[in-house]
Amino acid sequence: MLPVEIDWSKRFDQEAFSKPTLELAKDLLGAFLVHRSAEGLTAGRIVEVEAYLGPEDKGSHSYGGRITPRNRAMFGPKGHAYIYLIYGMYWCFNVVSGPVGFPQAILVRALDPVAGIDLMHARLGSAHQSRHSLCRGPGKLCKAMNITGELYGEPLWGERLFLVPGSLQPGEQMKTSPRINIDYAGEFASKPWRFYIQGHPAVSGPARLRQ
DNA sequence: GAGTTGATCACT
DNA sequence: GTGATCAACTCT
Repeated sequence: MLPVEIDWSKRFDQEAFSKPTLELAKDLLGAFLVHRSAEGLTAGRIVEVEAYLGPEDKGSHSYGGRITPRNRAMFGPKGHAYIYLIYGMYWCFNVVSGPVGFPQAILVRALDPVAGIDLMHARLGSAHQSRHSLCRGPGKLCKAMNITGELYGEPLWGERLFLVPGSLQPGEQMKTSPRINIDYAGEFASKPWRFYIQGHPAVSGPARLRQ
């Protein structure tokens, strides 16, 4: 059913998160995010991410270099989970990047579900969601994967939450665009720091932002 | 275009 | 400490 096999033995170790953030973001495209929860295992192939580049970036929660209870994970070591609640309802999952004290992160915006699909359906509460819509959008993928604040700061090379390398398949192409929903970020709103697999049915946003 | 609520910030 | 404003979203 899947176009690729996941080699579970080759997960990202902490060293694999050492690249510059924009490079790491491209590495994450095509990789697999896996969560082993008490209810069961869910996993998805990453098809859309956004990079947030630290104190200079007006779109970033670390803008201005302020450390708060919410964003402190961004200032910590690379390869940990930065998870926050948005609009009082939705969790969003990020991979912390950059050295300690350089608060950068990569928001995972969409996955192509590859394991635990029945569990995802159950968590979303509707039997009528198509597979590609289950993890389309940062809030939905956290709900489908049961990623919450409970995993805040979790290292991403452990047993609960981890990443497995994966690359683009023949015929797939990476595209960039401005990031979504950061209109307040001034000149940074137009930086091309969103990366996605062109035309993939699990990518979020309006049609023009998926092609 | 509206809903919905924790986090943040500008004030005491 | 208190109240006002905001928000890296989702569904209609």
